[in-house]
Amino acid sequence: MFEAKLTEGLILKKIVESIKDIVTDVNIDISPSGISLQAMDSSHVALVSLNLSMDGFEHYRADTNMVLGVSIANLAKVMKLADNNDQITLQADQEATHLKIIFENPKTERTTEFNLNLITIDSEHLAIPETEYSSVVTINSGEFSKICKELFSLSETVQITTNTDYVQFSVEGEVGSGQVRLGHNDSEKKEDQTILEVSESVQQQFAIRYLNMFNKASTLSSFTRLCLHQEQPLVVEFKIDNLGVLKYFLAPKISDE
Amino acid sequence: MFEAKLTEGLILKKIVESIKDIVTDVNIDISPSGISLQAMDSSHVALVSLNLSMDGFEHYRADTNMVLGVSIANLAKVMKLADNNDQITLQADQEATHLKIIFENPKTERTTEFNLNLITIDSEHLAIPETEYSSVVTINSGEFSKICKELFSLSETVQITTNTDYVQFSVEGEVGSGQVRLGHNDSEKKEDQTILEVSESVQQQFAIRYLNMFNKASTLSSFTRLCLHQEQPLVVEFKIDNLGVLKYFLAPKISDE
DNA sequence: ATACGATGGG
DNA sequence: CCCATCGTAT
Repeated sequence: MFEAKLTEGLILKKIVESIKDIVTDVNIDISPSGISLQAMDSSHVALVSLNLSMDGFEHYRADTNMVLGVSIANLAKVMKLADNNDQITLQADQEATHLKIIFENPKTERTTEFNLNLITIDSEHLAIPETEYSSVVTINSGEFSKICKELFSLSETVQITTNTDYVQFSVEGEVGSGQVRLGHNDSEKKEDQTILEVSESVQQQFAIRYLNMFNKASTLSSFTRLCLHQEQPLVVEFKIDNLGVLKYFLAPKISDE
Repeated sequence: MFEAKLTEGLILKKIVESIKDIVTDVNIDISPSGISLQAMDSSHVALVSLNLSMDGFEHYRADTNMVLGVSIANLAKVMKLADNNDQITLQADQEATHLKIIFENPKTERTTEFNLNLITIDSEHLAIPETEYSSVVTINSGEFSKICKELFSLSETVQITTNTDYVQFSVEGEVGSGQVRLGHNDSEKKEDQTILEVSESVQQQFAIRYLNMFNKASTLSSFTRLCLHQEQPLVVEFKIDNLGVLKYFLAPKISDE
C-alpha cells in the first residue's frame, strides 16, 4: 500500500507541468523513502529525473517498492482539476491498476477524487552518470528562463561558456550574433545572486528548445543550477524546498559544424 | 417604433457572445415591457432563452409587439465594433427591414451606427416547460465553468448527482474515473458559497460540450443556478443584475447505456 | 473564422 | 490569486 499527502499541492501540479513536455509516459518509482522517476524524451536527447523525499510529505507510507506506469498527459489533465491551494493525496494498492488522486481544499467543502488508469511501460533502464562537473553555475531561475526565451528568438542554438569570471550565453544566427554574460556576484540581494564554481572552463552548444522546456520548472525554485563538464550532458537542476530535486539532462550539440 | 438604450453596453456584447455558439438565427421578440428570445440549437438538444426587462434600460420604448429576425453571427460581428464601455442603443421602425444599433462612448467623441439587415425566420414556437425542480444548485459561475472545462478533457459526458449533502460531477473514460464534489456551504465569503436546495435527489448525464457553451455566459453573473429534475432537461441559469435572465435548457443523455 | 489554452497584469 | 487579453490550433 502506498499513500502520500502533500499539503502544498501546487508543487505537484507544477512538477507534472514541467515534465509533460519532455516525456509522455513514465514509470513512477515508489519506495519507502520517497518517489522518483527517470525518463528520456522521445528523441533521446534529454532526460528528466525527479526525486522527492518522503520527508517533504505530510504523510508518507509505502510498504514496499512499487512501479506505477502513468501517462503524463493524462495525469496533467487530472491535475488541472486541483485548485492551486488544494492538498493532494496519492494512493495506490499493491498490484494496483489505478492511482487514486485526491484533492482537498481545506477551506471549502470541495473534494475531488480521480482514479487514474495505470499503464505498462517497457522501461529502458537509465544509467544516470554521476559525473563531477567542472563548472557549476547557480543563477536566478526566472532570469535564466527569460534569457533562454529571448535568445531562442534569435537562434536555435546557444553556446554556453564558463570561466572563473563569468558564464556566457551566446548565439549566432540570421539576425546577427551576441551574448549575455553574467559575472559572479554574491553581493546583492540574495535572489539576484549568480554563483560561479568553475574549476575548469567549459564551452558547449545546446538546443535552446529543450532549455525552454526545462524552464517550465522555474517557478518551482528561485534558483537554477547548471552543471557542465566538457563532452558531458548539461544538467539543469531545480531544487524543490524540503521535498527534493528535479533535474534535466541535455546532450550537447556536436559543435564546430 | 422601438428604442432601447443600455448604459452598460458590455452586457449586451456578452449576451450575444453567449448565444451565438448555440443558435445562428433568432427571432427577437420586442414587447412594451421588454426584450426576449427563445431558440433551439440545430440538433434540438439545447435551448436558449433570454428575458430582459425594460426596467434595466436607461430608456425603453416599444409601442407595440415586434419580431426582429436577426442572424446572430452577423449581430456578433457588429457588436465587436462596440468598445467595452460604450452605451448601446437599439432602434427599429414599425415593419422595419433593419435593426439600427448605435454605440456611443460617453468619454470620447466616438459614435458608431450600424443598420443590421433583418431576416425572416420560420419560428417553430417553443413551449418552455414550467417544471418544479427537485434540485436547485447555486454555485459560483467561474468555478462551475472551470469544472466543466476540465472534466471535458477527461470525458464527453458528465453525470450530475444531487443529494442533500452535495452536488457531484462525475466522469468516466479512457483516462480513468472520478468526481468533483461540492458540499453545501453558506459560511464563507459570499462568492464561494454553494447552495443546495434538494427536495429529491437527481442523477442524470449531460454532454459537457453544451455546458461549456453555456458557460460563455459565466461572466454575466457571479452565480450559476442549476435546476434539475429527474427525466427533465437541466436548466442552467444566469441572472443578469437588474436586467433579466439568460437560461439554457439541456436534454439529458439517455443513460444506462 | 471560431474556440481553446496559455501568458501577463491588476 | 483571478481576470482579461493575445496567440495558436482546429
